[in-house]
Amino acid sequence: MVASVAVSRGLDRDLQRQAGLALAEHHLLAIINEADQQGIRPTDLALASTLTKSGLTRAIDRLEALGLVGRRVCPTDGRGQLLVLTAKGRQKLRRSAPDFFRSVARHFADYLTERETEMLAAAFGRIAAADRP
Amino acid sequence: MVASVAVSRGLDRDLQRQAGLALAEHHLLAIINEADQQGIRPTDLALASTLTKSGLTRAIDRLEALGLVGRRVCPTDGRGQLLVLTAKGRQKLRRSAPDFFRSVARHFADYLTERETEMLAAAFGRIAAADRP
DNA sequence: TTGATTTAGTTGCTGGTACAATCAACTAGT
DNA sequence: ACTAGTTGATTGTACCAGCAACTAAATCAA
Repeated sequence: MVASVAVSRGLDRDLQRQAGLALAEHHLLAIINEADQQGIRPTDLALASTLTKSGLTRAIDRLEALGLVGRRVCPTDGRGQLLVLTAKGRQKLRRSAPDFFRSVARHFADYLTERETEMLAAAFGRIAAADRP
Repeated sequence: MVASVAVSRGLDRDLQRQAGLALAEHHLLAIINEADQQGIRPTDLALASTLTKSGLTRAIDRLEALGLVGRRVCPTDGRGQLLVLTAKGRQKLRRSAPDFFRSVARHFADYLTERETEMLAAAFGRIAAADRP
């Protein structure tokens, strides 16, 4: 707990300073970016991220106000939406990537051997896949 | 990030239901309990926990209001305090332990092999020891 | 078709946390 | 002993997140 909170806070502070984004917000951009070209549904994004649907709504409101994310109506479901990155959002992500990778290295990855990194990825991947409400 | 948030939330919900405490609060009780008999200084507790000094002040206020923690004046430093568990606090911790261990197993430990558990403890211990502001 | 149920997303509210400023007490240098 | 600077803890403020209740759209049954 102590380690994971320390890492989160370290990344959050660096990111806030370097890109003006919270870690959770940057994470949302990254997930949307890796999703299908046509966009991702909010419910799916909530599941893939660390936020609930409620928290996601406000976070997307903020990112939309910043011009980084767009909401499109979903063609196959009138209730739904498709979230996409704007050009500005993609640029923001691309520009912040080098600093972010350095930050991850400094706060986290540099402390791990290659063997540990692999094991951790496997173990935490298992947990993330299983333990969701 | 996703895994660690999922685990924290799982523990938090279980603990809230079973003991009426937040995970961070339970964690504070545990740290105080393991500290020196005479008590622990708030600044040290903040460092050993996941809270800042500011957050700690309010958390201790709550735990004190619940009668689980006591504040003693520090004999060697008039500014300082010594935080101790009350009898009720020790009882609360003892009573909630079995449920809490089950919860940790269910949300976290059961997903790990013994080898992974050891590696993780070593790696995260290293991070927690190093990456503190 | 129509009524009942489920699902997608939003909103009112509350509570917890951090940051920065503040107050009080300790320490050091003259 | 007195002042300057530091450190321990608290408080004002703002923000973010979750829960539960809500609206609207889709799905299902008869």
